[in-house]
Amino acid sequence: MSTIAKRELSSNEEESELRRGPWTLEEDSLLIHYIARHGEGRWNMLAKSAGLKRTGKSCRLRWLNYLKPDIKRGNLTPQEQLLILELHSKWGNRWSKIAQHLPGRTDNEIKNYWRTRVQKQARQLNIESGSKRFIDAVKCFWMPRLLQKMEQNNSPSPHSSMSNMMNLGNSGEASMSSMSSTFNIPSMSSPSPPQKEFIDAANHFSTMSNPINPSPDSFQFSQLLENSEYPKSSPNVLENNVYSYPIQDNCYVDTNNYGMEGLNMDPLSAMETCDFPQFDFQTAGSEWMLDSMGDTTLWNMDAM
DNA sequence: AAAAGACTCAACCGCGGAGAC
DNA sequence: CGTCTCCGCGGTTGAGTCTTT
Repeated sequence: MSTIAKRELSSNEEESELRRGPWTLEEDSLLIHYIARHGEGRWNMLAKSAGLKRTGKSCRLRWLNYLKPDIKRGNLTPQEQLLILELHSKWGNRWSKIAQHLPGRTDNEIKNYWRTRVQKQARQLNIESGSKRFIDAVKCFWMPRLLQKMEQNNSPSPHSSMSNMMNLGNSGEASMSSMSSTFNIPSMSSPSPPQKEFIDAANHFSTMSNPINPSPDSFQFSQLLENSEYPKSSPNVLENNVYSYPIQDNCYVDTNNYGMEGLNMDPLSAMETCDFPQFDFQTAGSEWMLDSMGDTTLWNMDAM
């Protein structure tokens, strides 16, 4: 153990017996009320002052990953998944940096998503998740499939959670501009508008998915910004990160399944739209995808 | 119905950087 | 300069839950 770790451990042990493990409702309430009155930061002092028998680290983590009012819950949308794939290809495992571009999502959540979903796909395909082949696979199959899913979600449905999140206002006649996309937003906080990187990435892969003959109806995310009535106001942060924080059930579950499990890629469209020659699956062996891949798998032999 | 295995995700750990002294 | 403390990040763990057999 490092000297720093020893120092921190010993200083912590001296103070009191520190609680570990899952947080209780009382602890959550203490933390929420304290931050509502005094703001966040100075975590060690905060932990003491709030009367929590927790380390400052633990308080910070609990707040940032769970209690903070603008935390978004529910499955990642195809748009968010797309953005994660794009940003990860740029920055690698820089989770906090990636999270900065997904409002309401935490680095922990994105990290978990990557480990449990993306790396699982890589394992099933017998590809190294950081390898060029995997990146190619993501770009050729996964991203177009997500885009397709996004387009499918375009058709307005009163039961779609997508229709609950972001009202675009002018639902015009163009296929994509009629899209009614949404963001899961906790009722006590104001949402953030779509990020520019998100729109750039989506536009980029929208074009990429049909590079030869881009459709005039291709989905342009810039429309979202231009047409959106999405609130531009800030969340209910008063000042110095002090929050106006009504205590209430912090539960907002997206009933739609936006996980990859729910996606249903059309192999033909994938083949048509992929810049395929650079992608050599042969090296993985002929049985690499013959295992019984259930619904949780994005790709199959048909898609090849 | 029960056991085993797989999966999810909140929480913890170790490390390094920044700033104060 | 060196030391100390705090903070934030990425990696890892493990309890709880879900699915399969």
